Amino acid sequence: MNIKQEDIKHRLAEKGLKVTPQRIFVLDAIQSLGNHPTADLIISHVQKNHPNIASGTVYRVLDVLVENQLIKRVKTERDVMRYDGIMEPHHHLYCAESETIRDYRDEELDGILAEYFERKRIRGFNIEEIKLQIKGKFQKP
Amino acid sequence: MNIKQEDIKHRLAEKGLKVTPQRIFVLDAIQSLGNHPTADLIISHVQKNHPNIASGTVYRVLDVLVENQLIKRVKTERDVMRYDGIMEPHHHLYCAESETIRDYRDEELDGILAEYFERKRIRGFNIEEIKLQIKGKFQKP
DNA sequence: GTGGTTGCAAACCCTTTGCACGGCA
DNA sequence: TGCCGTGCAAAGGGTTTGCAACCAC
Repeated sequence: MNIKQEDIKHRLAEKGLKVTPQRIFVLDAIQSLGNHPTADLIISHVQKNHPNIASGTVYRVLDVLVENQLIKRVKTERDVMRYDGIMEPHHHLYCAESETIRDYRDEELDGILAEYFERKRIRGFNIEEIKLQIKGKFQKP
Repeated sequence: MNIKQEDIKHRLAEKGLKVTPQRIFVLDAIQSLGNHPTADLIISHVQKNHPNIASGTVYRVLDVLVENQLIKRVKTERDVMRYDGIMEPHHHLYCAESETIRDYRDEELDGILAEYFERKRIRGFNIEEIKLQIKGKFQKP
């Protein structure tokens, strides 16, 4: 019926994970909330419609999802843990003042980086992922 | 007498900070420890020679030093806070397996990035610092 | 002198965990 | 039936904080 939920179920099953309501609701919350929500936000959002889901469970679900690469953990310098539902490689703009994270994507940049690291290998280190953290300030409107 | 300590005192004074023994010892510890020490490590190192310095004080000193840009905070996905005494721009190799951070510096890379962001400005965002987090694995020897 | 710093210890808060129960294979 | 997943509540552990004493300037 609900296309979004069917998709989530599919993604869980694909990883060989048991499809439980709790996992569905957490993944759904991360997608709905967007913008790198904290565990706290996710918990409130989930509990709004399902008050009987324990916060400990949400934390455990988040761990499972990260381990299975369905979401990512994001941490900034002065912040609690946040979660990111977007698995395609992308970079982050981070504004310390407002504690905000915004995504930044640009294929040209990724190309430039790939070319650079193709050329300059780092001895003794196998690169798996390259992320830019661009610190700065969002201009006030 | 001690050149290193004189230098530290100078750097504190330069920022208009009061030069207290606690601040000197903490800065000294970060430099001696290198390798992005945790607060815990810094506390032990400081307390080894000065057992009467409270851990709460170390945390407060670390905050002051970060605010005044004498050190940086570093956080990884699954880790406690770490501190970095190197203020020149540099990037980080991060190995999740061993929870290790190693510095990576290359002027050519910085040049490439500067050129790219010179060309592509990000609307509504003023860039202050660009950091690469290169995730991967250190090869076993 | 005096306002910023420190020591101490308690509080905080996010996160993890032990345990018994529940549900799906 | 067996086992993973969950709810609950308590513990954990890194970090922060209130307050009185202290000290750098």
